Formats: sequence, C-alpha cells, structure tokens
Amino acid sequence: MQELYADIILPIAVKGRFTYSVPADLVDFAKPGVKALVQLGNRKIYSGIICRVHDEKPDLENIRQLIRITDPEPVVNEIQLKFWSWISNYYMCSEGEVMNAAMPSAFLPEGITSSPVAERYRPREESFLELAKSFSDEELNGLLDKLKKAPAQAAILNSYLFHSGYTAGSGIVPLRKSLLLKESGSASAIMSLIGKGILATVSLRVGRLKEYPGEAESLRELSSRQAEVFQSIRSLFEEKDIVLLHGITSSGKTEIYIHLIEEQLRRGKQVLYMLPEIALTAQIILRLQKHFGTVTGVYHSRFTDQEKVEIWNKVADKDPSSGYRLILGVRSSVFLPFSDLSLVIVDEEHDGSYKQHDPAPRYNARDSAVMLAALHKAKILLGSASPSLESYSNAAMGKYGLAVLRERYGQIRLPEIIVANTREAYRKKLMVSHFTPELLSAIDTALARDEQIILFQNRRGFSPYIECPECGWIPVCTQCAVNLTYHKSINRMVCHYCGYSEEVSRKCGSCGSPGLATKGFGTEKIEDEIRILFPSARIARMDHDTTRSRNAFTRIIRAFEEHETDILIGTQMISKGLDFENLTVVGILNADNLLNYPDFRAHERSFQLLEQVSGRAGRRRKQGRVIIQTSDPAHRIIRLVLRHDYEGMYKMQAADRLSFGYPPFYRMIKISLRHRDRAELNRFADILGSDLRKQFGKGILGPEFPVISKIQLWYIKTILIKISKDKPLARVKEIIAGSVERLEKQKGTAALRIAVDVDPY
DNA sequence: AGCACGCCGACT
DNA sequence: GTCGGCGTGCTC
Repeated sequence: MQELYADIILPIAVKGRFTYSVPADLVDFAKPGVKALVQLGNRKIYSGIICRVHDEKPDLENIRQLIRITDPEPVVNEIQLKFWSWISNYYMCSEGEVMNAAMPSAFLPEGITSSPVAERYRPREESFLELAKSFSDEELNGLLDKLKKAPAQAAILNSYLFHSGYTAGSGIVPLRKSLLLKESGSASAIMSLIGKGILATVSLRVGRLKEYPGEAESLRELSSRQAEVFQSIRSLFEEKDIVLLHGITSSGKTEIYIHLIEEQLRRGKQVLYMLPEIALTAQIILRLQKHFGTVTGVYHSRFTDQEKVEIWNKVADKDPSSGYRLILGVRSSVFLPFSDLSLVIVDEEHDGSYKQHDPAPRYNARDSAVMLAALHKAKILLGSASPSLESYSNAAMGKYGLAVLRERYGQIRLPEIIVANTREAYRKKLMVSHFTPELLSAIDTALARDEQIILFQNRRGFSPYIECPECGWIPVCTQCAVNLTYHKSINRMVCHYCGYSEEVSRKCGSCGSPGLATKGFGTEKIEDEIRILFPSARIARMDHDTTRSRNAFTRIIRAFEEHETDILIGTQMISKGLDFENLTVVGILNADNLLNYPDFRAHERSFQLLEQVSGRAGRRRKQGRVIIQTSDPAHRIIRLVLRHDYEGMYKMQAADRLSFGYPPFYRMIKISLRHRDRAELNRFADILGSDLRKQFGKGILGPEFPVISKIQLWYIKTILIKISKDKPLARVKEIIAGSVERLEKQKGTAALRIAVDVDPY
C-alpha cells in the first residue's frame, strides 16, 4: 500500500510545515483539521494540526511517524486551513503564528513536555439537587408533615417543588443548588435532606456564556431612504461580492445591517458582524440581541479563555437550536470556525484597530474578512461614516459596489460645529486653563438644560511631560526613548510604552533646581479642572486607566446612559459608535495634536475622528453642538469637517497619496529591526537597506529611527518599502523574504529581531 | 519555539 | 583542566 504523509502545523514561529508519515493504524483518522502528537527534535513532543494528507514522500533522511491522533474529529475546518494559509502568505508569517492567534489558548495544541502552560479547557460543572426518587403526592405530604420540626428543611423542599414544577407533573428536574441555597438558606438543612434520602446531588455541565433571555423583537420598519439603500445593497450584491456602505453618522446604518442579517438568518446561514473594539459592543450587542435572541454570540478579548472555547464550539455547532448563527466580534472573530457563512459586515471599516501590530500575524481583519468571505462564497459589506481611502478608492474604481446614505435618520439634525481658536483666546487672555470661552459656555448651557457633555482629549494621564523651567530637563523612561507622563491620581510618572513608573521628581535631575513644571495636558488634568470649574456636575473619565477591569467599560457607559454622569471625559475610546440620547455637546480639547501627528494618514484619521466624535452630538429633536479647539482654524481638514465634506477630503488626500506614492495607490511593507545595541542595529539596518535598495531602488525609505526610537531597551529602526500596485505582489514578497533571510544568515544577527508588517496601519 | 552543539572566559 | 556563558543552526 502507498505510504501516506501528513503536513502538520506546529504552534511555533517556524516558516513552513513539517511532514510526518502516517502509521497504518492511523490512516483512517489522519485528515485535515485533526490534532496530532508528533516529536520534533530530540525530546520535544508537540501537538499540532494536520493540514494536508498526501502521498508525496519528502526528500529527507528520516521522516518520523505521527505518534497519536488526540481528537478524532477535526477541530478546524478546511476553509479555516485555507484561510490560515492565505494569512500566513499575505502577511509573511508562519502558519503556526496564525494558529496561535486563531485559537483560544486553552484549545491550542500544546507541547506536552513543556512546563505548565495555559490552563486546558474544562467544561464547568455545578452542583444540582433533585428528588432522590419519585414521590407520590401523599408521600410528599407525609414528608412535609414530618419536617414540621425542621422548618429549614421544609422550606428547601417546598422551594424545590415550587421551582421544579414537580407537583404539576414535570417529573424529576435538577435545580441549581445555589438557587435553593440563596432562597432558603442553610447548607446543613440540604445535607440533612440528602441524608434522609429525599434529595440527591448531581453534578451537571453548565455553559459559561450568558444567554439573552428576552424574546426576539420584531424588525423596525426602514425609513424610505433606508429602504432604498437596503435595496440598492441587495442589487449591488447581485453583481459584486463586496459593497461599501458610506452612511453618515446617525443615518441608521445599523438598522440596514439588521435587515440584511435577518434575511440571511432566515435562509439558515451564518453571519459575522465585526466591530472595531469592545467599547462599542455593549450597546450594539444589546440592540442585535433584541432582534436575534439566543442565536447571537459575542466574541472579544475580554472573555476568559474558557469562555472563548465555548463560543468557538457554538460557532462550529451546526444545530440552530444550540449553535450560534450570528457572531458579533472584534478583530480575532475572523478566525472562528464558521461553516455556513453567507454575509460578513465590517462596521467602522476605516478603524485602525482592525489591524494587529504585534505580535505576528500582523493582519488586518477587514482585509482578511474579504478573503474569508470569498472562501465561503459569502457577501461582504464594509460600513463607515468616513470610509478609509483604501476602501473608497476600491469603490471608485468599481472593484467594490458603493451605497450611500446621506441623510440622518428621523428628525436628527447635523450638529452645529464651532471652531474655537485657542491661539487667539490665549492672546486675548480669554482662556480658562485649557478651555476656550466657546467651550465653557456650551458646557454651561448644556448643564443648565440638564443635558450631557463629552470631552475628548487624545492623551491619558495628567500631563504628557514634566520640565525644569531653568534648564529644560525632562524626565524620561529608563528603558524607552519616551518622556514620562505624570499621573496625578497615583502620583507617579509613567512610561506609556513599557509601563515603567517612578516617583515624581522633586527637583531637576540635571541642574537640581526645584519647582518642575507640568507641561501639556491629558484626560486626568481635564477631569481635575472640570471638577473645579463645574463643582456641581457629575463627572466621569473613560480611558485606558479607568477601564482596566473587565466590566469597567460597561459600567461607565451605563452610568452615562442613565444620566448618572453629566460630563464624560475620555480618549479615542469614547469616539466609537456610542449613542446617547441626551448628549448635546462634544468638545475636542486639542485638535492640533491629531492634525500634526507625524504619519501620512494623520489628516485622514483626524477627519474620521472629528466626524465620528461629532456624530455623537445631538439626537432626536435636539441639535447638538461640537466645539473644536485648535490653534489653526483655517486648517484644510478643519474646513472640510465644517462642511462634512467627505468627498472633498477624499479628493484632497488621494491627490497627496498619489503624488507621494502612498496607499491606496502604492503598497507598503514595513520592516522593523530591533537590537539592544544601537551600533549593531545601525549596521544591520544599513545592510538590509542597501540590499533592498538594490532590488527596489527608490521605493525604499530609511532605515531610520521611528518617533519612538527605543522601547524596553530595544533600539528600533524601520525600513519602509513602497511598491507600485502593478508589480506582482508575490514576487515582491519573495524578494523581501530573501533579503531578510540573507541578513539573518550573517554573524551576530541572533540578537537582532526582524518584523515584517504588510500593509501597516 | 526549544534544544544541542560549539566556541570562549573563570573557577573547583 | 572542566563548567557554563551565549550565539548559531536545525528540527519532518
């Protein structure tokens, strides 16, 4: 008989697959997607996933045999395997790295000889109580009679009978022990009942996932404009697999999504609805769960690993009464084991958090979802109020269908945008700390009307740095090339890149003079000042520091929704998709640091952010107000935001990108090199730079130090490769991989870390 | 990733 | 003399 071989993906960062021979007794079980134990090297035993079974003998001396197949059923389906392989090719990483990102770690194949690794998945078990045997009504009355002297026991028995519906003829039903305990108290009474042979304990498997208890709410009717767009999306889908929905904020995109989802679920298909971050999910989850009930699953990084495994299983479960048909998830949800996907929706498609920066796979979940949809022969809808230039240009070129929703839903009016000139206000001495008169009066008015306010400042902490007024000395991180941010609440200076913190310096570290000054401002300082300026207002802050715990997000958002807070101060995370009934004023404290950010996407991002933040203001009949504080009111981006002129922004940016050779017209690949030794880093970076220059000529930028040139004692240099879109991408990547490999072969490169980032964001 | 092998300095 | 430091290369 022909010898069979299995290619295995191992959970390690090594390129390529390893091929093992399949022993005769495992031939029936070796199929793609199953977990198998193999030996790699002299002592290490790994569990990996079989991705291909074939009869091509590899050209190697010794080929080991598979040791064992641990799960006879595939844990990963064939579409997933194809998807992993695509990601690893496109984003230039190993399939093992993709596997690591794709599977919850409690589920991941593990090296069994390695020391304690992530906890394995275990179903949760809970104690239940049930009647020890069937009792007739008379027997039960007798029992209750006897228990007259033991009221605690009687109470428990009664509450069991009540909740189980036993007397109504339901038969013996197990009930949670915790429920009976909570209701009638005593654990010892329960023990007595068990001792008397009346109750018995059973241990049952329970799910960790919350189910939405309510019943499905019926669909809301679409407005005529929404219905038009809904129809236009459907007809675009007849010709194109990808459609971009450009719908301004509050135009009711979600309602259209709901109708599209509904249609697919009715056909018995699966739908993936992606959103950028969890801050967003709380409100949308609730809304979608109201429509779709228990078939709806949620996936994001704040679930425990054990919960993630249960979600994974429910996505794989094809039974519509127990499995998930609709998944609301963040970036990593593209990796769930869909089997019957017919529609993917990527909401806020322009959002940068779809891109994973570190570690590999450095994938963009929006672009990967396009591939995922193609593999499933599914349709994909990208939605945004201000689409990425990438997607919009694809639509402009006819690659994607384009649907546009220009009106806000109902009677909601676009907010009034006020640009407050900070430079002038400083000159005229009208600034009150960091607030212009325009912003202060808007806050005042809103508070007087019992309306709510959001203040946006893109920096956390109290002040971004501290400076000696005498000599200009600034405390910096010991491990990174970064100023330390002063955090007043913990009274320490913190590095935002590595987390290092130290006590606040009392005097200058260079000239010794006392009285260091705090410079610039972050959310903490704004909170402080607002408390002084508006002492009776109820204030909350939402940023990285206040949302560490699992439920902090939800708590802060709920408090604001229920109007337990008047003013919410926050970073980026408050800009995303949250809807608040009573919010009428949005203040952007400093648009300058958005506009002047050193990145070719800074202007696009500023526009998106300003549009998005503005979209939060004004619901229903109240017109909202947005106050943008800037020292440069004539800035072209500010002028475009004033007119909500997305097309204008697109044209202007597209022209810039085209002439400077940036995406979406050119492709970008970023290589970053890290080394503990600055000189060595320079040396190797130059070698790689000139090697690449030989192949790509002018398309190479750098090597140069990025804005943050050292993180955690590692010096960083980056090389940017800009490639014309008509060059064959596969060939380009081969050349890059070749250059990197050649460099890695050189002496001394073991201490050099190289990361390739395709389509950096 | 992890492990063996090999080449250099500092110890019973 | 050997022990062990890390840098290098290989694993089906």
